[in-house]
Amino acid sequence: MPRTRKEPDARADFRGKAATINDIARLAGVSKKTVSRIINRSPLVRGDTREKVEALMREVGYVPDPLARGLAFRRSFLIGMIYDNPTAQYIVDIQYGALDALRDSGFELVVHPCDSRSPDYVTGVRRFVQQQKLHGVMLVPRVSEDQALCDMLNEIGCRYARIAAVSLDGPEKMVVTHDRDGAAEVADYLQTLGHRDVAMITGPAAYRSAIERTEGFVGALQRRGIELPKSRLVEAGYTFESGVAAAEKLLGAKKRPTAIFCGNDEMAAGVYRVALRMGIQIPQQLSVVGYDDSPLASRLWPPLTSVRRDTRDTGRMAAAMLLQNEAGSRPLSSVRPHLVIRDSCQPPA
Amino acid sequence: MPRTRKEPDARADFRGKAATINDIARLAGVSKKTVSRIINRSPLVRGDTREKVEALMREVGYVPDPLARGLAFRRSFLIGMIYDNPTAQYIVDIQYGALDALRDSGFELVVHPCDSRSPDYVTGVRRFVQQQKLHGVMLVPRVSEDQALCDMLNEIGCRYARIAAVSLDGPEKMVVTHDRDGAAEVADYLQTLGHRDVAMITGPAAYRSAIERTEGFVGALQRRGIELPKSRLVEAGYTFESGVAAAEKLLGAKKRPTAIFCGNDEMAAGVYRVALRMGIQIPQQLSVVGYDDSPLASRLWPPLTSVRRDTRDTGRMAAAMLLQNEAGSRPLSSVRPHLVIRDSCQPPA
DNA sequence: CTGAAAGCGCTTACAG
DNA sequence: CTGAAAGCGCTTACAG
Repeated sequence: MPRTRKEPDARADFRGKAATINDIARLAGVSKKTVSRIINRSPLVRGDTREKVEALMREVGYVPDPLARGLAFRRSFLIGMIYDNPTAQYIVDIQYGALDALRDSGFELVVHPCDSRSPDYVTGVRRFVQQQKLHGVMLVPRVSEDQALCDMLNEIGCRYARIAAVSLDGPEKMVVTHDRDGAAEVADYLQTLGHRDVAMITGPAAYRSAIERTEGFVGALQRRGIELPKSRLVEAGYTFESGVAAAEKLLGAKKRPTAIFCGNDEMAAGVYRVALRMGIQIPQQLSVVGYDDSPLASRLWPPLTSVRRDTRDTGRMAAAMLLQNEAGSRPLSSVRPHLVIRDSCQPPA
Repeated sequence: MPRTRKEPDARADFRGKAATINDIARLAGVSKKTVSRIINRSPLVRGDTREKVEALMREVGYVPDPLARGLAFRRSFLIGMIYDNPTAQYIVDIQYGALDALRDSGFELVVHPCDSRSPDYVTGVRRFVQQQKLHGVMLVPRVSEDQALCDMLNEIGCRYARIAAVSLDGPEKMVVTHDRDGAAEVADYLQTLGHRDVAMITGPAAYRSAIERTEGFVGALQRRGIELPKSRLVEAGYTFESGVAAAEKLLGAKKRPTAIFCGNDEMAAGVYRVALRMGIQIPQQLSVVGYDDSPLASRLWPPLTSVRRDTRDTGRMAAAMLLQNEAGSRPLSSVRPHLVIRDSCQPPA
């Protein structure tokens, strides 16, 4: 005859049903409320009681049921990751980082891509958050830059962590990636190599990252005495194809720049394509720098010098932020980009 | 004075608390059990009762609480996606496809990367499945090929959908990608172009996809009267670097092949790198074909001919499979690869 | 076809 | 520091 429900097995996790809070309470000879206090790390438990119960929980491999806990708490143990349309590598790196932070926390990551151009995407996110009673959400660029979305989240009382190029909110809600600094480092590097006639292919002005990278680059050049004329600044769409079009404009000019900084690696690949077609040698006749340090950067020839972002750390910080108890006065989370020098630049001819 | 709990508001979803099954039951003048039957699409409800209640649910925007439902069902409304280490684009495409299938189903997708080389990864997956009481899991290559993992899942009664190059399980548990056919199409194409001395850089023999692609290629060549000597088959690791090493071996030989088929695009990029270094022109002196049709394929120059897999469809089928009620005798889910011809091949010189 | 009671495994609110 | 009662929002098991 099988064991009855009322005779819990110490190895209950492996055969039959898993142990519940009632089993633990009975076995430990305390009330379930006391067990609950221990699960929730309440200080209102005597040291020896706590130890006895914790030992028992370990022994039987007891883990509280997130569904039951969620129902009682009116909040699940799920973290949502909301994103629009970044590159695959970026999404995956943020996910890995977030999962690093969530490991052994009892929280899980639920992914939620959306289309921020759709008029009712904010409503869609709200439904998602409310129906799942999410514990919090990670906001990845570009949705992280949408103030209307954050207003909605504040209104419904959903905590969130925004990943963005620059601080847009309270420090307890931001992971700042300082794109301005990464772009400035590129400017310094190119100036040091001796480039004076440089150009930039920027991302869409609707992206905060594009603005920051552009201003960081232009500003740092200025500080070093180089003024970038309007014609040397071409806006593109962060895609390969748009990078090709922008490169054609810049490299087809009567006098072409000696170096081009691209707002991301995809557009840098577009510059490579056009340079190849036009017989312009990289880096001998043209220096190129990207941003992202994606896998593509080392697949190109010559390997592309690019700004690396520690995307996994970024994801880790955003998730960790959502696990913290309440605000407190934590410092701003931030992650610094840095230039990875490969073979796509040299002093101008 | 705010509304009390006991006076539900028709727009309860927007102000204060959301409506519950009790609210619906009271407003509709039926028991909560009847509402429950409607939620669960039980046929044991009279048509007019059903319509009345459904109209009311729509009106107040009622959605049953997945936490409460999960607790009562002893099973959550979460689908797990378990994967080891494929490329970022592949993971993201599977996720998008899965989310297509889950949209408006009330189910959500929880991601769970793991390291299948770690000795206790199966235990880790079991903990994940049992603690979250997952409704089912999607198994992506290479974990999808691990019979020990599937045995464990069967043992604990967790439904799963395996994505693999070939059928490894009952049809209600498989999404088959027919890599053999994709590879055969490459062989036919190269033979038609006139190539006789061809080579292949294969993925690791520990991957089912690598075996299928190799056998499909070799077999189709044989059927067309071309026998591939052992020396023309080089095993590599599905990475860029391993592709470089394999290409060096093949292209450094006294007599080099006129065409190389690579088990994936990353390794094809490695062939491009070596060809460039050795001054071998693609496609004039060497034809190259990849597998995956990743974004990389069109970033390379000349654009790479490659086998496309409909990864998003694959993810969609796997998730849809998990939502289906019970087995029944469904046909095998399968997705067909096909060759995308670009500019990396031509007849041999 | 419909419903009243008990229960899923936790926490909150209250009492001591 | 500890506990008994009620409740979170659903479903199951039983009855009619």
